[in-house]
Amino acid sequence: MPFAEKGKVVTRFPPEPNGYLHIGHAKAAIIDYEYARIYDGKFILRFDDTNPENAHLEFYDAQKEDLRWLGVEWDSEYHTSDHLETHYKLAEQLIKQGDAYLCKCTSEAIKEGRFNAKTCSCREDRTGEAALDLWKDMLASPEVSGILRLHGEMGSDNTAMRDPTLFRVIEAEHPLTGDKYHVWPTYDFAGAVEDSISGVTHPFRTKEYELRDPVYFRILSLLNLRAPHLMEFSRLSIEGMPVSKRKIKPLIEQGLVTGFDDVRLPTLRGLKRRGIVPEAIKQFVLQQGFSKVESVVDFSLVESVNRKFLDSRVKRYYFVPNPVQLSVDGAPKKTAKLSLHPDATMGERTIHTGSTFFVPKEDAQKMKAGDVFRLKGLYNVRITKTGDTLTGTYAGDELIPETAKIQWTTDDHIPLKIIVPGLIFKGETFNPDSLHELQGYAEKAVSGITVGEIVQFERVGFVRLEKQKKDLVGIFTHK
RNA sequence: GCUCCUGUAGUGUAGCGGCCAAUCAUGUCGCCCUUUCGAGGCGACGACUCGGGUUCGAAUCCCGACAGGAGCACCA
Repeated sequence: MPFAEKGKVVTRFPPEPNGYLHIGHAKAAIIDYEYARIYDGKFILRFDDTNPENAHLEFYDAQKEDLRWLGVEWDSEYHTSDHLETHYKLAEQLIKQGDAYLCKCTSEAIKEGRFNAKTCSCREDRTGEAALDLWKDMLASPEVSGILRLHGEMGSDNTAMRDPTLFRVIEAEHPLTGDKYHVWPTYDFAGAVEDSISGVTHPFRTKEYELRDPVYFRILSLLNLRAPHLMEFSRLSIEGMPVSKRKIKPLIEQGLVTGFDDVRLPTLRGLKRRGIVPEAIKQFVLQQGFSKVESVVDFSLVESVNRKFLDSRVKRYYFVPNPVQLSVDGAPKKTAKLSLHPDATMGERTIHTGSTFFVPKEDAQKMKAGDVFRLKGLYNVRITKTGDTLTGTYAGDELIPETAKIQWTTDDHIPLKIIVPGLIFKGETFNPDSLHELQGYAEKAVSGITVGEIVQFERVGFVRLEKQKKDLVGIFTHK
């Protein structure tokens, strides 16, 4: 990283407290956090709450909770709204210097002026002393309309430089400052000023702000404030998983998803419910690196990283999807002790078996009379009759190589529903077929699993268990 | 429309003038291992968008085309 000195790097993650964090935020937060760590520096969490219409109290804490879950730790935290008085002072300085003016035009007129690179009369009329008076009126009363604009370059090719707005009046109640303030800085002003005065050396932001870099540096230079080393990276998008509130909100309103923690969503809460562990998100993000290349990643990349974390630390159980009954003639009564993990020592569970079993339909359909298979971890069975139910005979305990080993349950089982999430979007439209269900029987021991735990159902996949109403249900993580 | 950014295997990345007939991961296929269709091991497959230029030498620098993304908010 350029200009980075060990011990002197300061980064920051500046979310707006207007919703739950998603994988895109995670990318930013992890990069900020990791760079601070690599360089032995500091990492600041800053809430960019400069629009009281967007900021909501619940999200300050929700976002912190999500960050902690991710394993991101910050050295200090504050709100941009804490510093409004400072922002006002700096604004006044700009006005006095003649570098900002008060514009009274309508937003349509401003838009048009900007599009056509035409200045408005406010630029001459309401600058210097005249602007200062108006600015003070504005601060004093929300009745006074107008915005503070930077004296930029209306002829610039870069439209962001065509006198960007620095402050505007928003009367809404702010979750932290209430009705104390009604003049709020825009992102351009607040972001630049905060990065500088809070000592940030390396602020990262996503590529869509690139055109605003000159605005950022212009503001700081006019204010004679230190300019940090701004850097940009591309947004992270996952195929079929929208990240924007613009797309998710309608789904919630129409009841197409259960909420921001819907298991099909790439919100941190959705991913958590689905059984994606924070370490996997972190490794996935780091693997992506932070280039400026636009990329649309397939969710399977997340899954494969996650699988490796889960495999070594998750217990194994049997779940029989679409169960078919199997009666075994001459079945010996057994007390099977089955290991909870093939190589780690996680203990075992005990199952008493009689002559009735259940096996997956998918396997049952492939069986013919005379076939021999193994009830995994138990003994062999020779099929004698197929049909709606299976009949077989006990065929010995010895392990026969090359025979199918099939998971099973006895009649002492619990019914379990597993929800299988799919891609919630196909191209630009909602995929109504994005949620499937798998019904089956789980071995009895599953009822004793802690809610929220992730297990592997052998030959089925990884599943996170949760309580919905009174029922235990599984969420399919991945194979 | 104008402006800016980006363009390496199916996907994501490393490389940023010679060490690159291009790294790693994922994927697919094959073999080994394993009482899971998981994990692990080994191997194979597969890419520098195109056209000019600079240079003894270009994936790497320059120009152009094309493609993708972004901005043109009193939202961040």
